[in-house]
This record gives sequence, structure tokens and C-alpha cells, in this order.
Amino acid sequence: MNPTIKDVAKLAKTSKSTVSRYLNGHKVRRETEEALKKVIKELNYFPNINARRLVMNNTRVIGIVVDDIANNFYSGIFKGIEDMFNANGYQCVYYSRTSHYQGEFGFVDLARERQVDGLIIVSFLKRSQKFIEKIQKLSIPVALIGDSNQNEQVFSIDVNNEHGIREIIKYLHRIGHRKIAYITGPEEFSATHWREKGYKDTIKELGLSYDSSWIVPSDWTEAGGYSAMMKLLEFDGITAVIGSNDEVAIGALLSAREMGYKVPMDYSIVGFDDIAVARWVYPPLTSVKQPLYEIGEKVAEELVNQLKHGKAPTEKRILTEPQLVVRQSCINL
Amino acid sequence: MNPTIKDVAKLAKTSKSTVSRYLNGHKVRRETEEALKKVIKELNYFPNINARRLVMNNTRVIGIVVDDIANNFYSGIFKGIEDMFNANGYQCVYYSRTSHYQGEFGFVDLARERQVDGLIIVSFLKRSQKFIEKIQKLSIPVALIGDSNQNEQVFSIDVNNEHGIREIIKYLHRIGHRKIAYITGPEEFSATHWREKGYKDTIKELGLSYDSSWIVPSDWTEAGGYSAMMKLLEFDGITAVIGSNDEVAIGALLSAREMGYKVPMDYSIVGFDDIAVARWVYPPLTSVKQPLYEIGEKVAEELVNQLKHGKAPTEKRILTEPQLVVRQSCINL
DNA sequence: TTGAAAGCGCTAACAT
DNA sequence: ATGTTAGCGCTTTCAA
Repeated sequence: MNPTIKDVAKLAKTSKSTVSRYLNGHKVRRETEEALKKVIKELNYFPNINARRLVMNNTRVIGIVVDDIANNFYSGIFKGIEDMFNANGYQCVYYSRTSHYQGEFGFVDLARERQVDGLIIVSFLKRSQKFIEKIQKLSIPVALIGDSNQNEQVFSIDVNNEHGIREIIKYLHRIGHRKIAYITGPEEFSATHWREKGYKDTIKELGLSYDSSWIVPSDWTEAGGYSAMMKLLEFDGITAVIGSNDEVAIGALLSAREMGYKVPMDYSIVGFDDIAVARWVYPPLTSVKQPLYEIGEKVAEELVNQLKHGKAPTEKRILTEPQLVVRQSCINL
Repeated sequence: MNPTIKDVAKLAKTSKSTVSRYLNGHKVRRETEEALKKVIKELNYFPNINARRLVMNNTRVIGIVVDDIANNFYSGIFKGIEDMFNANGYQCVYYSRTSHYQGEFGFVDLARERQVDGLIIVSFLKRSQKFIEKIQKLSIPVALIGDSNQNEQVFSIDVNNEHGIREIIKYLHRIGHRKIAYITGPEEFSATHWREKGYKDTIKELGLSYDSSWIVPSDWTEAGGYSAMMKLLEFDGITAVIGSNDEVAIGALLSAREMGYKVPMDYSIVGFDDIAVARWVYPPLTSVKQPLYEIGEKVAEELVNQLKHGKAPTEKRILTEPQLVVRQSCINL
């Protein structure tokens, strides 16, 4: 059996309370402090965190629930979150939703079982009304990264997808493109909707036009981009293609090349997200970068405010601005 | 305040013990069961997991400590781990070592504070003797993925890096290559040592030779591969280059192309790890695939055996066999 | 099958 | 500054 606070007290000839106070940084007499230090070392004592959590009724843990724990894309977000929470005395632990135990609404258990003091749920999937309702019923602070189901009751943050596409189109327009096709993504991702909206709206705003057959679906994989581009290759006059994510744009790049076209001479191609690979393909892909660190930081700051100061969020929905990264996959017409 | 087991007992006109038993799947009288069910629903009762953990002196949680939570490479490993643990009633939580709180030896706290029942520590860095000693002192089962510091006291699993490179060289040799250069990796990764050993040994075994200037260092980034290849381009006669990881091989690809060489016509290039991008570059990169799911599954199985049956591991060090994936980046001479 | 009671290891109010 | 005491919410003997 592990040594307890009682053992420490006895050996140091003092009481449990004093030990507890010492452990929590309160002042104790010089001599007791030294005795305590010695005994703790000897015994190799460590506080039982479960007992502490029971009494304190909190955990100092923030749960971060992710669709797939190893989705590289989240990396920057996590960094922002951790920096902020660690600076405020919280530990971050990650839960993967791919996990059987967690299930779709596993976060409910995490909250109700008091495994965590706060929750960040990150997903790029569309969220259902039922999901939002479950969130609202929880008694701990929760923040969403991604879709909010247009709901202003729950705190959420996302990148301004519409704006990202707008920047791309304005850029393409500026360098002379007039016939711009679009490879869209899967229905189940909320970004698909907003990015496509950005495409349609901006095309209109600039007085350009598109044929509905120029919007080709894809599954956001490289293979999907490949076959989408195959379809676009059949149409006349298109000079630029926007992939609604980088993988799809890379797939488009690959199929254009395979069919004997040159990028960017025959087709200008742009991606979205600016994943690392965007720089490695040939030609290096122009894309749009999300402020990931900032997203993580903001979401964490918000939660810290709620946790520490009971402060309600000033805004319920935050959209961050992505940034165009110009490389060599587009040509000046 | 949240409802407790006592509240449930009172409302259901029974005792705490009975509620507890019911909650843990024991038999109770038909009528009490129904009353309990009803009250629990009404009260929206949920057990306090911290109280339970205090009493039971366990958590049913496995901690997975990762250098960087968002390193895409781990993905397959995690899947294997989670499948196995969930099937055995354990929850997996992930801790990122990038985190300030965790620090280099943060896992020690996780174990001693009883935050977890078992620990999997995954890292591709070389591990120090001190690290291994700390592990051995822990009172919970621990498994390592990656380096074991040649230690047979702690359970560990890794890919057979030496064998992976051997497969590559045998393949290159088979298709006619005789002068094979090697871009090595950073000192701090244990795989660097084994992969380089695989290179040197196999070259010798096949009766080939290499000039020591054909082993060029890199930092395992695409940029590092780029400049390493620049150096190799200066030597005569080299027909094939092995990158000790895929990023470096891709960088080599890029600089060869930029300098006007054709891959694979002028240079055959091979990578290691078979990351997703390997398929996307041009030409698609021949590489070596690690059995990630299998690694995760094995490590989890091992821990489950220890946790549930107190069974000690039969082997202390397991090496899994990677597999050559031939694409189009090498030419038959 | 059930209930009473003890106890897990800790914190905190209170009195000293 | 320190010790006494009473819980936190649960599980688990033990006796009925």
C-alpha cells in the first residue's frame, strides 16, 4: 500500500492538516517544514489525486475531445490551448472520439462523472441540434471548435471559411482569371457549406459567372481531387480550379499533369488549409492558412475566464481570419 | 450540488449499499430495481468517479504519453491501442509531452498520483538510462514504444529499422544499383542509429561498398533532404539515394529536379515510413511501411495481460517487421 | 437480498 | 501556526 498523508504526519510528529497545508503551499513552522520534507522523501510519498479531487470537487483537468486523435491538422490548435491552460494551472488531457468507449456523446460522461473541469470539443463535422442541446445541459464550461449549428447559446470558434475562399477568388481575379471552377467537399463537414457559399457569393460580387457543372463534388481525399479534376478537364475555358482543401487540390494537380497539362500554365490551382505538404508538391501550392495557434489560445482563454472568474463569454461565436499564402501554382494571365 | 448515491437511496426508499450494488450490476429485488431506475433518471444522477476511484484504488484509465500529440505518424498505433483497451473495459487518455505541466518526466506524476492504471510512453527519441530507471521504479505497468536503451527490464516495442533499410538495399541491388548513397537523420532519434547500421551492414553483406562521404546528415525535414541531396549531386557514379525518412527523400526529390535531373532516370530515390504524402509526390515514392496498428495492438495486449492477470510479459523487447512498398521512384538499371 | 457502519485519503472549518 | 473533527461520495464487509 502507498503511504498516505497520515503516515507522513505520524513520522513527522505532526497532524494531517499541517501536512496538507504544507503540501498546498501554506506556511508552516521552519522545523516542521524540514521534518516534513525529509519524511516525504523517505516514504516516497505522493498525494492521492483522487482523494483530493473528491474533496475539492474539481480536477484541474481540461478535457479535449477530438474526432481522431492523430489528425495532424489539429497540431497548432493544441499548442495554443496547452500554453494557455498550463500557464493557468490546468492539465490538458485528450480523448479520441474514434474510441469505442467515448461514442458520439462520450463527452457527456466525461463531464457528469467529473473527470474534467472543462471541455473543448473539436470537430470539423456538422453538429446536430441534439448535440448542442446536450452541451447546454452540462454543468461545466464547454467550448466548441468548429461548427456551432448556427447556435449562439454555446461558445464556439471557427475559421472564417467564407472569407478564405473570397481571398482566393479575389486573388485569382486580380491576376486575370475569369473562369474559375470549384471542387467542393463532403456534406458532413460544416466548412464545406461555408466555403462553397464563399465561392458562389464572391463570383457573383465580382461580376463573374460560373456554370453549375463547374462545382464538382469530392470526398476531400487526394483520389477525390484527382477524379474531380478529370471531370473539369472536359470543360472549355476554365483557367483556374479551387480545391476546397489541400488534398483535393493536390489530387487535381496530379491528374492535370497525368493528362498532359501543365500547372500553372494550363491550369492555376489553389488549395485550402495550407498543410505542410502544400509546400512539397510541384509546383508548390498556393493555399489559405488558418490561424491555428490563435484559435487554440482564444478558446482556452475563454474557458479560463469562465473557470477562474465565472466570467461569461463576451462573444458567443468567434470567427478568425485565414490568410492567403501565395506560392507557384497560379499564373498571371 | 450534484445528487449523490445517498439522495438516490432516500428517494428510492432503500440504502446506499443497495444503490451501489445495483449500479455495479449486482442483483436487486425487481421492485427496487425499478424504483432505482426511475429515481436515477429523475435526479439525473451520475456516479462521482473520483469517489469511486478513491475507494477502488484504480482508475480503469490507461495513459498514453506522446511527445507531440499531433504527430500524424502515431495515428495507426493509437487505433490499435484503443481497440484493444476498449474491448477490455479501459479508457484511453492522451497526454502531450509538449505540455509544460508534463515535462520530461511527467509520466512519473501521472503514475504516482494514480491518475492512470497503466502507461504507454511513445517517443522516437533516444531514451536515457535515467529514464529507464524512473520507469522501473513505478508501481504500475508501463510499456514503451520506441527506443528501449537496449534495456531488457522494461517492456518495449519498436519497428525493426535495420531490417527496413536492409529490404530497401536488397531491392535496389536486385534492380541493378551498385552505388547507393544514404541521407541519415538526427542523432537524437533512436531509429537514426539502427537505420544507418542497416545501411552499412547490408552494403557490406552484398559485397558493395560506399564512400563515407555518401552518408550525408540531415535534420529529417524536407529542407534537410534538399540540401543533403545537393551535396550528393556533386559525387560521380551514385545511382540511388536512400532517405532515412520520407520527408528527407521528398526533399532530395525536389532538389534533384530543381537541378535538372530526372527521377528515377538519373537518380532512384527511396524513403522510409511510408507517410501518406509518399503517394502524392511525383514520382510516387518507394518507401517502407511500419505495421503501426499491429504495434499498438501488441503493446496494449501486453498491458492488459499485466493489468488483468498479473502476467509478466513473455518477451521484453519486440521488433516488428516493416514492409517494402514499391512505387515509381526507382529505375531498373 | 438488504442495511448499518466503517473506511478510502484528502481538505477545511473551527478552536486553540 | 497547529490539531481536532467532520465530511467529500463511494464500496464493502458484516450481520440480519
